[in-house]
Amino acid sequence: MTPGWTEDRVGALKKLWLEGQSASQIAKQLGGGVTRNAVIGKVHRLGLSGRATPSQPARTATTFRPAKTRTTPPVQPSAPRRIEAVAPAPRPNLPVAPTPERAPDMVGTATVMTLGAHMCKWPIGDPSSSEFSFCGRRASEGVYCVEHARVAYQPALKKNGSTELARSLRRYI
DNA sequence: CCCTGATTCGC
DNA sequence: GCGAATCAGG
Repeated sequence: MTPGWTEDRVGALKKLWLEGQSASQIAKQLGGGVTRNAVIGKVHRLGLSGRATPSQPARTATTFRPAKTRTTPPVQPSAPRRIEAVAPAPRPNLPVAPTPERAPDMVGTATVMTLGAHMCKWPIGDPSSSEFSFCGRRASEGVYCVEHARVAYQPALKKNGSTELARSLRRYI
């Protein structure tokens, strides 16, 4: 059954829409097999489209941000995600997530913009994150600094190298 | 991938 | 007029 757009349904639609509800939410509330596309289509036909550009940040009201008092800085580097190979490393698919680690130097300072030719290109952090950077220390072995070169250019593992690898890698995770 | 609204177009 | 499919963006 498709009630179509009866007056009260349209009324509810207007109300909810102007209330700041998203199309999908409205569709859900109206029920009756109405999809968000239907809602949006109707909204446009009704001429009440705009209202700002809600999108994601809209969990409820869109126009005004309650300006939540943030007491929690974006710290917590988050769980180290695995890093896809960014630089040519003889040993690919290393489940290594190079994290800042306690380093003497300023590791992870170089960004894609500032990364120079002779700077270590060992990726630091999540490549999809804005926090992403590179080691940046002086590159000696290939494109990596001494330290990271050791990890990148891992000598072929022996039979039971598995444990050994995990061992040597642990400190980089 | 999740979500958002906007547009198109056959019905 | 309707809305699924598609597009464009976060």
